[in-house]
This record gives sequence, C-alpha cells and structure tokens, in this order.
Amino acid sequence: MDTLITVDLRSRTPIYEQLVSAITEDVLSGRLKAGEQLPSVRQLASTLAINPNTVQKAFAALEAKGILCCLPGRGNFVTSDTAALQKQEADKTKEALIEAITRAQEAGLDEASVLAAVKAVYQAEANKQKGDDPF
Amino acid sequence: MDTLITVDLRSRTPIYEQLVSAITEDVLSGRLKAGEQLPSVRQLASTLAINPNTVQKAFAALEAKGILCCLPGRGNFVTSDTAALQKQEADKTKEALIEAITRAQEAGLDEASVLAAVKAVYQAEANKQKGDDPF
DNA sequence: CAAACCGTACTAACCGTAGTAATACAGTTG
DNA sequence: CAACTGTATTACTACGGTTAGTACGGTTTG
Repeated sequence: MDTLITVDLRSRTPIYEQLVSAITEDVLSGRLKAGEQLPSVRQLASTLAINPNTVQKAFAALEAKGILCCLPGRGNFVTSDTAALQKQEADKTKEALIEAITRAQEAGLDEASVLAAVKAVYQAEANKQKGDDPF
Repeated sequence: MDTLITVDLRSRTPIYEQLVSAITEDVLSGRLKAGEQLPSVRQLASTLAINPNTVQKAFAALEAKGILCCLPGRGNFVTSDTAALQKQEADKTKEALIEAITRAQEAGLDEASVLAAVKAVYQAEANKQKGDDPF
C-alpha cells in the first residue's frame, strides 16, 4: 500500500484540501478499497514533508464526508464502497445542476436554450472519444 | 432620490459586496434608472455610517461591472439600461449552467436525466403562476 | 480666481479568519 | 510499560475586509 498521494506545496489551494480531493479520487477510482488502511497521520505527514496536523485536518474532513473511519490508537480505514460514494457525488452534482437550472430560468433563459445547452455539452463529449487520454 | 440602500453591519458578507448587490438589484428592477445620479461617496458613507473607502470600493466594482459611470468632480451615474444588464446577467448564468452540466456529465449522469431535470424545473415554475408575485 | 463640492489614490492600522505548525494529551496494542 | 495510534490545544503567519487619515486632481459656482 505505497502512498501515491502527492501534494503541491506551491499551489494556492490548501494542502489539506488537496489531500481530501486526492484520497476521494483514489477511493472513487478503486485505487483505495473499502476496509483498506491508510498511512498514519504522522507517517503520511513525514512522507509528504508536511505537518501532522494538516493531515489530521484532511482525515477529519474525510471522516465527516463518510469516506474514512478514524479509530484512535488503531488507524484510518476506508469505510465507503465506491458505489455509494459515486451515488453520493452524483446526488450532489445533480443538486448543483438543478440550482443552476433554476438560476438560469430566473434570469430569463427559455427552456429551449437550456435544453440546447445540455445537448451541446453531451455531443461535445461524444465527439471527443477519439484522441482522448494520451496519458 | 432618497437612498433606499441599506446594509447589515452584523452580516458576514462584506459591506461593499452588499452595496454592489443592492445597487445592482435596484438597477435591474428599475428603481434606479439610466442616467440617474447616485449619492456621493462621502454622503452615502455618512448616511450608512460606514467608511467612505468602503463605498468607493463598491462604486469601483460597479463601474467595472459597467453599471455605474463615475465622473471625478461630478458624481456617480447609472450608465446601463436594464436590457443590456439583464443580457449580461443571463450570459453569466448561462456560463454557470454549462459548467454545472459539464460537471454532471463527468459525474456519470446520463443525458436523459439532465434533460428531465430541466423539464422538471420549468414545469414547476409553470405550475406556480397562480399565487405568484403579490408585488 | 477661489471656495466647495466631487471622485480617486495611497498608506497605515486594526480585526477576524484560514492555513499551518508545535506541543501536549488520550486511546490501543503487544 | 513502551511504542504506536488519533485527538485537542495553542500559537504563528498570511490575507482579506474595514476604518482612518491624508493628499491629489477635476468640476461647479460665485
């Protein structure tokens, strides 16, 4: 279970936020599986050359998000299965979507324009399937 | 041209931001019309019991937004007609909408669900036309 | 021109908050 | 008890919002 997690100290986004995003990504993509144990607060902090408190803050946030289970004296473990997390994320983005649609409607955009925008976005993605991901 | 603008000193949102929102609202709703003169920086500051610099910051932001025209020695005037402002606001919300749609698409929502959400929002509004706007 | 307005610019100081760090405390395991 | 674990407390630092004071340049009016 080598730590693939990396942070950019020079970035303007807080380190603890980078950690939250990175670990959430790892769980969503399956690189971290349910029940798996993460490095300890001090160990990860020393690996990344940051302060243990910063890691602690990220882990606390991840526990609040329901992704991690932090047990005093034992360690930090992945608690969510990918499916539930994905559903949760989808729900959140859907909520944000409805919010945006409502704002657009209040701003005077007609339904046809919004529907057109949706189709445009999905068609753009469909046309991108060729030279995608040279990573 | 009495100043109806008010601010909440105890609010967590910055005073200058409240001013920007309030004046933008007034122009959008027609309470402030194109060419109309606003109170001077010092006068409005004394009326609201805040610092002239805070008002100045708000007015500078409003000028950057194209809502106000600040003339040294003369005063501050409403420059936009409501139509142009509404179009500008609509453009901004449309941008936000596309952003939300893209996120939803990346999160795995299929096109049909998004289209359904759009229709749901617009139908909900259509059904609300009865006891609406007692203004 | 001079006085009295106007917007604008600049600096310094104060305060609250966020990010991070250093340290000490409490639980678990062997 | 010793060596690990997570947790709480506190402090340092940086930044944004606000206030204050001062100064400058433009416009209007007498």
